Amino acid sequence: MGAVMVSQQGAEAGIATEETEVSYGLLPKVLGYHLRRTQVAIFKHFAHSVAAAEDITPGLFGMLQVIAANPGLGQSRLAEAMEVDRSSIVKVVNQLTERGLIVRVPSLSDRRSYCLRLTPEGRMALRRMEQAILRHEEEFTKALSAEEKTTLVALLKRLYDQNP
Amino acid sequence: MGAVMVSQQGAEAGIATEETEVSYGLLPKVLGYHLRRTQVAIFKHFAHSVAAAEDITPGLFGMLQVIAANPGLGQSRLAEAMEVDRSSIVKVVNQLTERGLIVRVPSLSDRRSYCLRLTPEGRMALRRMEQAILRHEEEFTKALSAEEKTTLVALLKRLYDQNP
DNA sequence: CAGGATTGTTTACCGGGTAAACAATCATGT
DNA sequence: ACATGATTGTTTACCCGGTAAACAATCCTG
Repeated sequence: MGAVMVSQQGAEAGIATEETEVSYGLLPKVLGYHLRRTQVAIFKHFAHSVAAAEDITPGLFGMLQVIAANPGLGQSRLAEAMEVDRSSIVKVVNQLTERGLIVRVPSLSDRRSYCLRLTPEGRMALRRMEQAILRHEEEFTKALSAEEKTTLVALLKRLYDQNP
Repeated sequence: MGAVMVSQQGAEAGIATEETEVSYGLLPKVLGYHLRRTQVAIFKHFAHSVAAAEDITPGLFGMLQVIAANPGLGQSRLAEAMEVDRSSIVKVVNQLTERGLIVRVPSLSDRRSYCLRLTPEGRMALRRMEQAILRHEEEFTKALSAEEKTTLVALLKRLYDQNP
């Protein structure tokens, strides 16, 4: 058993082409590798649980969340809060307004800028999304104890806080 | 101090538009949020330290790593090891061959498929990249003790192992 | 006022990923 | 022996999220 050769003379053009597991080299020693895999996994889980029901993405939810927490926020402020280019915000705000979740209120004190706010439907939708997302995370992290979750978050936070 | 209003009548079209910090709502309670921020941070750090010197991306390095660890691997096998579509592999393998790091050796036992292997230059380049990446990770995680790094990796691994 | 900064927007672009089709080749059942 | 079906690499067209550069309108400040 193990290392079952697939070609006749056992050497394809060298060594590999087995039926056995593929090796990942030093990848398992690389933190970035585990971060990426975790993020891919949580994204898929999100798509299967949250997105199927609420038609939202992690990014859009984030935007909604900070708009909700900062009523009247301007797009440039939102952009820097999200650490993204101003031009990226435009599409997002368009999507969200087209779906009736937020609204662009012209600023009274600055005729260049808009104040973003949730619509009543936006508030309702956001509440539903929050429930769905909390359930999704609960499910995704069900292998971890409460303490483990908090230490995980704490470790991550220390990493990105110390690397601005 | 604090909550310095920027507009004359203190109410833009509601409440916000302060000079104060923007709130992130429940985002800090969401694991996915911290994961994403960490990954953005490590990616930037990678770009500034590794990519500047070696002209590589995390994705390309991963490919090189598993090709090196599985000499003679076929593209389809590589695709499933990387959990990515076969068609995505083509561009990557093209880039890597154009740069002289790997080579497509026609399989002897299956005229449809190629066996991927590193060139001598590929091996040298990979060794340099490994050094650069290990330094980069060392630097990025310098705020964590050795134990904390291993528990972090262990927690992440448990998450994506339990969520296939 | 003039000059410079800021705001939202458009356009063009890039990177990485998918989905669908395709020709060449293999594998298998009858 | 041969038809059928699966597999391999590839191309093409697409989508998504993001950047960079330019732009008109507006603000701010000397």
